[in-house]
Amino acid sequence: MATQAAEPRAPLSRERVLLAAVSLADSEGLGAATMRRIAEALDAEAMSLYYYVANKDDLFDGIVDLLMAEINAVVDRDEATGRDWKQAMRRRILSAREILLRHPWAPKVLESRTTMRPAVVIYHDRLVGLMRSGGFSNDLAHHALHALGSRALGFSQELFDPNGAAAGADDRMLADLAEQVPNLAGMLAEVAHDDPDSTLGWCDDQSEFEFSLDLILDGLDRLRQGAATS
Amino acid sequence: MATQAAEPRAPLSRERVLLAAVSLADSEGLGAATMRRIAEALDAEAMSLYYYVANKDDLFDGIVDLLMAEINAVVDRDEATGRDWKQAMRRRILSAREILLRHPWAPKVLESRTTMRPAVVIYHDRLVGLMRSGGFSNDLAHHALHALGSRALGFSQELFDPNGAAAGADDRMLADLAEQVPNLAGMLAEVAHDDPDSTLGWCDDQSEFEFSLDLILDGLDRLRQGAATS
DNA sequence: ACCTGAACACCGTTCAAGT
DNA sequence: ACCTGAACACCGTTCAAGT
Repeated sequence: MATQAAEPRAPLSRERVLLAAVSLADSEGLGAATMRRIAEALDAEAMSLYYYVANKDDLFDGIVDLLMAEINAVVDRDEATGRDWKQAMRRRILSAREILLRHPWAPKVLESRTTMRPAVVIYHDRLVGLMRSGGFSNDLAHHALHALGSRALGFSQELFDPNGAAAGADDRMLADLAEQVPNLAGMLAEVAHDDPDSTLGWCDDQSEFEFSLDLILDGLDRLRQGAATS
Repeated sequence: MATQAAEPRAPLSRERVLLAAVSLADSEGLGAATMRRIAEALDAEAMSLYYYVANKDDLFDGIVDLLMAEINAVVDRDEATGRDWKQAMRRRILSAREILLRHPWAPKVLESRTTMRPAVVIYHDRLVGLMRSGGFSNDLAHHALHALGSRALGFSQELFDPNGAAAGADDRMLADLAEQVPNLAGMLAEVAHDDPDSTLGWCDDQSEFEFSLDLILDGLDRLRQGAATS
């Protein structure tokens, strides 16, 4: 009775550390995923994490691996079909996007990686395989990866957010702005951007994402056909 | 002789603070632009900066304003011409890119802004104006902004860097990777990506950027014509 | 092998105080 | 009006020490 049995706690592991970080980022944003907060969620001390991750960069690498494993699993399942390259590519990219939409921090983390994550390489390798089987030259497949950029993984950085533009602006400011940017003001008035739930935090609605993706895929298809003809 | 005249120092100002921050980011990277380091460069204390910027976010806002003012100045000069929308748009975007290439930190800072910077809005307004004068409907111009995304400002986030892939990898690792990603390995072997100076730090070479930009502009042009016909 | 306490060098930021 | 010293709450990370 003098020695009280300590609460037994599940032992740490690299996976538990990574999952705790993901969980924190999901619920409170990427900024909440600090070593100290992650450790706290695991009922441990910050220094303990360093037994499982080399440093913060390694932690984010691990998170990317987790994310990409999920995406690649979907792609592999799709692999069976893959006759029409354009439809298959579209399907894969939109599947990847669905997963990203559940993790708003994903684009920022993916972009922050300077090292080459094997799972990311594998994802793109499968895209190239799909294009090659669809009649792409290696050269065009290479151009295609560049043209898609981050869109290949299901997101695109938007610098312009008509939905968020009005946030915190009163009528006077909006009127002033309309004078200074008549083209945009007219455009937005006509387009009536009434799709309020853009889940990635940018004005990057599903339909706009698909419009842009199709524009690129169609352009690539034309180039592919042109090369085959000539 | 007892009281030694203190070295007179140029008084601070918001502009001097912003310029010092830009200078630090240019030379030592964005991470070097801390309040303490900026103040040090100005021969002042970190707390003095708060007289000219509300906080770090406000500082980055100011930097974006500086950058965009430079870009908009170029665009305004171009405004005189602007007959063929496609050529004018291409020229503007590549001009913006030239300026961004001198500031490797610019994409990250631009993406980090959540608030709407007027100068960024104005830049896009002029793009819309150009498209409208070129026969775009408001709806297509709106799609176009989404399709271009960050490319409208002259950069695109690349998640895939064939040049950097080999960094820190020995032959054994590369051989293993080639087995796991045969499509990519074959593609890269054929394309022979021997353009070593990608200035933005991604595999985002000028020619690849232009290829993607033209792919999108051509696609938009076709849609514009299609709409005009129907 | 696994975890931690104490400590270090950094952050951004506040606030009362100096000139 | 302009600038600063001292202090606070937070980082990531190291290292020697505990079990």
